[in-house]
Amino acid sequence: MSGLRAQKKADKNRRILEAATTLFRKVGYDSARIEDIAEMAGVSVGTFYNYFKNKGDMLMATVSMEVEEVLAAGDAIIAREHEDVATALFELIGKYYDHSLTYLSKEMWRTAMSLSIAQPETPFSQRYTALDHRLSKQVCDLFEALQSRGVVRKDIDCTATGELVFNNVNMMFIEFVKDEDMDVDGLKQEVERQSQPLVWMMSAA
Amino acid sequence: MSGLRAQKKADKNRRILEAATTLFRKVGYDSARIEDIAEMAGVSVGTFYNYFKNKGDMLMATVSMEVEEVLAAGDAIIAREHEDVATALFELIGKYYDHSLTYLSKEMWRTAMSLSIAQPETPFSQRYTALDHRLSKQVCDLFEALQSRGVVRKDIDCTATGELVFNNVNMMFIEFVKDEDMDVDGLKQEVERQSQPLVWMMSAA
DNA sequence: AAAAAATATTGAACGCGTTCATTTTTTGAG
DNA sequence: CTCAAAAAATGAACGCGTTCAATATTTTTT
Repeated sequence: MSGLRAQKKADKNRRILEAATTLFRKVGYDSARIEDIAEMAGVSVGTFYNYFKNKGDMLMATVSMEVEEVLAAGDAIIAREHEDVATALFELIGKYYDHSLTYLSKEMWRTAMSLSIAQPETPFSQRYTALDHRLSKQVCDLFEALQSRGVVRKDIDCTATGELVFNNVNMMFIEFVKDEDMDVDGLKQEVERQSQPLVWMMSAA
Repeated sequence: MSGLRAQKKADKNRRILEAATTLFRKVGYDSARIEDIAEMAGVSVGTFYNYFKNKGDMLMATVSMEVEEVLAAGDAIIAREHEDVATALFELIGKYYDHSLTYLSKEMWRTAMSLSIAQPETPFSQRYTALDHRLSKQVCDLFEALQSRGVVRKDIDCTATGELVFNNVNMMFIEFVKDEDMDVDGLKQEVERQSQPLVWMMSAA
């Protein structure tokens, strides 16, 4: 039985992750102490650190799952045909926002963003940034798809415009998670208002 | 001599602030320990906390100074006449970026941003957010000034467009401070490229 | 000027994330 | 089965931001 060690390891990994996400959601990221997570997972504090580099690493697993799912959903949206730019873009953005609180709370998002800014050289930050870039690219891809179907004007720089729009989407998402009183609908409304002039201008005549 | 206490207080305030900014610049924000700051200022750790709510509070004084100055410079730019949208906008944005590292290092910016996201309910975050909004408003103001002078098309929503552009400016600034290798010129180039299509479209015929 | 009240200073102690020397468990060779 | 080497688990200890009860200083009262 040489797989004993590997099996135990996988089991503990799962138990720790489970305990962490449970506690993060129940008492919040900050109040969930490593000691508590370790205890709930039935291991010692030291063992926790054998399995995860640090507390923030636990978040990245969740962030990653969240963004991967939304990227897949986004690809499906891009593949479909769309009447106009507004419909297509706001469906994509709406999907991003609607999905955002599935696995993560606002507090967890804040922590993840905060960490990715504070320590840019860590693997955490680099993974976070890479996900951001893939989302940004997806908006560019949408514009390009629309352009090739004649929905977007031919003389538009889809990359420049896509990045501009996504950076606004992202910045507004930061405002959203900073404000416990703001709901997803309010967020969508704001972003639609801000993007409207650009969308109108880039639409084919 | 009833002003003795007040004078001592002002003196200590100054000494602590001086020690903190000196150390932040010399060894970085994270490595500057409260104990060191207190020692350099000739007070105890406890006294430090009598004068400042926490370590982050020391940063806000600097961030505030930085942004206030750049806002004033921005107003001066808006007051002047401009040939076209691109010149005006990129002069304003250029000013923001050029000024940004005068008092703060990239690391200090990262810490400030990180704090403002992580703990949105604190005075720190609220002051930071308020400064951001004033900057955003300034870009809107520039567009409105240009519009009233016939440089920007009459049918443009200056608020929506200004917010969109500023959020891109801000998000790119985050990327800038996250990347120690990126210089101000590179940052400006990127933002100009991203903003170009929008600027072109909003320009009066 | 002495006592009382108000205010400021202090540093030891606390909380929590993280590390690391030590101990325990698992593995595979003889 | 035995045992030495490898891998994993452990929890006490550390670093640093922050707090707070005790102490010291300044101001006000009488």
